Amino acid sequence: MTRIEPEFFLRDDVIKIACELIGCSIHTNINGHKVSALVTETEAYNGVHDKAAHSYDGRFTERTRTMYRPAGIAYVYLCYGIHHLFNVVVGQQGDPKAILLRAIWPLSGMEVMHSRRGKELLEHKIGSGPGTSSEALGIKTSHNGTDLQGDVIWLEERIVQPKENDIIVGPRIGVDHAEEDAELPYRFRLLPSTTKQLLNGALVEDRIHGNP
DNA sequence: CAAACGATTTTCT
DNA sequence: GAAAATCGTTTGG
Repeated sequence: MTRIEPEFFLRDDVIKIACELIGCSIHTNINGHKVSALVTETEAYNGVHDKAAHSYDGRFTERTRTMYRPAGIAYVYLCYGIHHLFNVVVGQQGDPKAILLRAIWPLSGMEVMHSRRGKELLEHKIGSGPGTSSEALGIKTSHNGTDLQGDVIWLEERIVQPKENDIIVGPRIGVDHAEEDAELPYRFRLLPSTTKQLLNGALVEDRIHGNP
């Protein structure tokens, strides 16, 4: 499979990139544990003009510093004191845009994911939210700033090709405070049934049992 | 320096 | 449906 290059993330249209990431795969190699999963849900955070973004109105703090760094690195922050939320920084350096990974579908490394999550969960429950996705992948705030061209966390090009109608577009979750921007259609997702269809037959078995 | 709070998840009623 | 868990970041005095 082909790794996604920095140019992909360097573009300005964070909304488009968030949509294009659906169907790509995310890979981690952490503490000797290799894991991979399909990206099934993302949210775009559109920089300084987006009231839902940490970087709204140019806010530059110790935490948001990462969003101003070059495209193609990880922005990981702690949410509610418990959850390590993983984002990809996109756009021109200094233009603080990011995409939140909100859900994944496991492809390989099921046992590792199960042990990290503490249970033998069904496939659609392994990474059914941004916090659980990071947990399954082993991503923590210590990975903040990680270059996605390295060998710890990376993304690869689409392994399934969703049709336009396969991707459900709607408002983002948990951003009610963002006034009019709370309703923007910046959330993209595949339903579990659609995901299963796209990953059908032998391919699924291969991936779940660890073949690249 | 104190206090409030959050791009969430799980559990309990 | 309500509430707890839990802590770094942010903001205000």
